[in-house]
This record gives sequence, C-alpha cells and structure tokens, in this order.
Amino acid sequence: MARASTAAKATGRAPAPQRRTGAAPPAGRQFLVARAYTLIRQRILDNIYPAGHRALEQEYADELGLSRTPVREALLKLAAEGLVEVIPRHGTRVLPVSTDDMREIYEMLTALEPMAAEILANKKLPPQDLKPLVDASRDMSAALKADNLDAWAEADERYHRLLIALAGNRLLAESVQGLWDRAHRARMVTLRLRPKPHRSTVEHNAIVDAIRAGNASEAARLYRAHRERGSSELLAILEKARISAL
Amino acid sequence: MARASTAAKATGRAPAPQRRTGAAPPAGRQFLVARAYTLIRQRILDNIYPAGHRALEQEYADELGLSRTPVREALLKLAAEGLVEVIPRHGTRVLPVSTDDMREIYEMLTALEPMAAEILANKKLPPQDLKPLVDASRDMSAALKADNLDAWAEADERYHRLLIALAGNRLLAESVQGLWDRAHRARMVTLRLRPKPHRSTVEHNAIVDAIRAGNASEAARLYRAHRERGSSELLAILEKARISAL
DNA sequence: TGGCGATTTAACGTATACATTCTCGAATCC
DNA sequence: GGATTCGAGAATGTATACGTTAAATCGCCA
Repeated sequence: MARASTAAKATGRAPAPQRRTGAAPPAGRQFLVARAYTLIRQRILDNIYPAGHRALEQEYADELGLSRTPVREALLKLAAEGLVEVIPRHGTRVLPVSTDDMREIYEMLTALEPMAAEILANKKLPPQDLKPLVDASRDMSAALKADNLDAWAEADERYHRLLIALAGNRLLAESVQGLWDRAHRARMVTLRLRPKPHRSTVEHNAIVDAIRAGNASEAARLYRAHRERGSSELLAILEKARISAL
Repeated sequence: MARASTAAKATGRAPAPQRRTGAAPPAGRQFLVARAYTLIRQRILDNIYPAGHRALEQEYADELGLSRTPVREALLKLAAEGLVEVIPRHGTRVLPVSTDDMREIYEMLTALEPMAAEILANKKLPPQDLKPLVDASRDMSAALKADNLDAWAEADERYHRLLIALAGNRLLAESVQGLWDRAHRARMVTLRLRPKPHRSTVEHNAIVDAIRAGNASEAARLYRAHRERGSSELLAILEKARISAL
C-alpha cells in the first residue's frame, strides 16, 4: 500500500528512461490510473493531503512517477466523488468539508441508511448471515471497554458497511460508501472531541435486534434516530470547536 | 443542441487541419469534453444510442470531430454515472437498465425524494417560492386533459426536479438527477404501456399542499407512497411486457 | 505613487504518438 | 479431422507534444 512514494524525488523530470526499461516493479502496467486514484484517495482520507492542499497534475505525476494522463483521470474521478476540486489554472485542491457539506451528507445518510436497514429487515435473512453485523457490534463494545477509539471507529465503519452491503442494493451501497468517505475526516476529528460513544454502541445493537426480528419499520426508525442524533452531535461539536471546515 | 454531428463523416481521419484554423464555430475550445459528454448523454437518453449500443472511442471521436482524449474523458464520466460501460477491448457499451437496476434505482429514490419533501416542508418557504411547483402540477393536469403524454412527462420531470432543487441540498439534487437519468428510458417506454397517470397528478397536488402547510411528515409520507406506487406499477408493467432490460 | 495595461510564463486542454495486450484467425501437428 | 499454438491486427492505456488561455508581474503613464 505504501510503495511508489519514494521514487521521483527530483521534480526536474530526469530524462533517464525509468519506466518500461528495467525498473518496472512487478509487472505493473495500465493499472496506473487505479494506482494514482487509490494512492491519492488514501492520502486524502489519512489527512496526508489535508483539506485545502493544492498540487498540480504534474506534481502528482512526478510524485507517483507517471505521466499526467493517468493522474488526470484519477483526479477527475476524485473530483466527481467530491474529494477534490479542479481549479482551471491553480491545480487541484483537496476539498475542505464545510459544516454545510456535513449537513448535506448527513441528510443523505439519514435517508439512505434507514432504507437499507428496512430492506434488510424485510429480507429476513437467516441469523448466520447477520453474524458479521453482530460481531461488529461486539467489537465496538470491546473497543470502548478497552478505551481504543481507533478500533471503535473501525468497527463502527465496518458495521455500517456490512449493513449496507447486506441490503443487496449495490447502487445504494456505493452511494453510502462515497458519503462516508467524504465525512471520514470530520468523524476522525470529532471522535476525540466528544464523550465516549456508548450510546451509539447500544443503538447499533438495537438496530440489529430489529433486523433480526424482521421488524422493518422499527429498524428504519431506530436507524434514523441513530443517524439524526449522530448528525446533530457531530455538527454541535464542530460548531462548538469553531471548526467551520475540515 | 444538435450541431457538430455532420462533420467528420469520413472515418479516414483526413490530415486536413479543420480545428483551430478557420472552422471553429464560436470561440469553441476546451469545452470539447463537455460537448462530447452532453452529446453522447443526450443521444443515450433519446435512445439514439439504444441500450447495448457499442462503439469505440475512436468512432465517437470521428463522429464528433475531435480526438480520443476528450471523448475518453466524457465516456469515463458517463461510465461513472452508470450510463455506459467500458469493456476493455471491445469499446464502450450503452448499458441496458435491467428490472433489477430499476428496483435499485427506485429504492434509492424512495429514500431520497421523500427526504427532500420533508426538508422542503420544514423550510416553510413563502408561497411564491412554491409557485413553480404548483405550475408544474397544473401543467401536468392540462397535459393529461389534452392527452399529451410527452408534455405530461416533461411537467412531471420538472415537478420532481423543482422539488429537489428547492430542498436546498445540492448533493441530494445531483444524486436524484442522476437516478432519474438512468431511469429515463424505462419511464419513456412504460409511459405508453400504462393507463393514464391521473393518480400521479392528484398525488403531486397533495404533496404540494402538505409542503405548503409545513407538514413535513405528511409530505414525506405522501411522497413515499407516491414513489412506491409508481415503482411497483412500473416494475409490473415491465414484467408483464416481458421487458427485462431497456 | 498608484493604477492600468501589455508581456511573459506556465498550466491545462487537446492532439498525437507509442507500446502493450488482447482477440481472432490461420496453419501446423498430432 | 480437430485442436492447439503462433502470429497479425487492433484497441486501449499511457506518454508526450503542442497551442491556447489566463494568471502574474513588470513597466509606463497619469
């Protein structure tokens, strides 16, 4: 996950033939767009490229050791997902997520995730299919007990991703995943600015119970309440900390 | 909207300099991606490029009189929106929309549009701001009376677009618009395979009334019922007509 | 001294060139 | 006669070249 970052330090674009001839690492070819996309995206989510970070197409290209073409395609994709912005003459900018953006994102999630829970409850899957969901809930409790916020966040994210995936609507899953990506940095920041998320953990269990019981409307209602509470808490924290964008 | 289609008939890629020198219509430059995107998208929605239609990047390029680069970018964008599919060695294919896709799309819309109605109702906008919505409703009734299905479809689409726009969540608006685009062809087909949409028209009015009254939960409930009925009707029609993909 | 305009520069959008890889077909061998 | 392998052709992914545009800077004039 972390290779390819060392090469091409000198921005001077050395005329030395480094690509095809000899140094091509594994058999790497034509995954260059994917490589650029994955790497840049990961660095944005990890805040290595923080909000507001600016860079030219050529700079990314030099950094990754490839030409502008695949980098450009990757950046366009990231722009379509709302992670970066392309400013015609000033390079690409990692988009800050404003509180207003967060509101929009959470409004979307408040609509979509309860729908997923509802669909899932109606499917009345056998309990073993819901096991990963229960596991995720359990891991959240454990992480909280161990006071490990990172582990908690991981399990939380896994829980939501699983729930969406189990609902069996790929379109919905992709949309929600994209929204989570956008909100990722804000969640990471607020995670340590708020009281321990005991309540979230409890609510997750209740949602699973409703799903297991096949009670669709209850699952949707609980999830919606969960999402609305989370949303208003997060926005309140950002407001209080006078963070207007991340 | 319909220019630029006549040029470049000969696929032989004449070396004659036709772009920069002389013939560039207005001041046209660097909108080539936008032109390619808009044109191809429109032709897909209008069923000029029907589902399953295949073409190479170069073919689109010749057809539009530009190089592969902007065409490629446009196609990637369309692929991201789910309108086309890029098959590595066989060119680009206009994606058919299966009944399963329609189900996914309508599940999304069933979640998102009622949310928009709810938000809008809570905003308690002054009546004049809701006027365009009322107009659209009126136009639907008029079109129905005049037995003009195309006009009805246009007003219907306008109604939904307005409602989403008024809710003031750009993310939501874009998502919904993308979903409508995907479902467009299916709607156009079923429009003539089903009884006159009297009921839809009535329901639209009821939704506007609830919004005007500031009754958010009622607006959401009505919209959801509207969407669910529309969805099941459409799917039933496709099923009955044994149309598995469009 | 400050504002406005022209020139320079550089970034991007587009075009084109190149090489890799996949497909399809034909020829040969079993 | 059938199957397998090798080769020719083509389409894409990537690299690079080019021209336009706009930002920025410098100089000139008021």
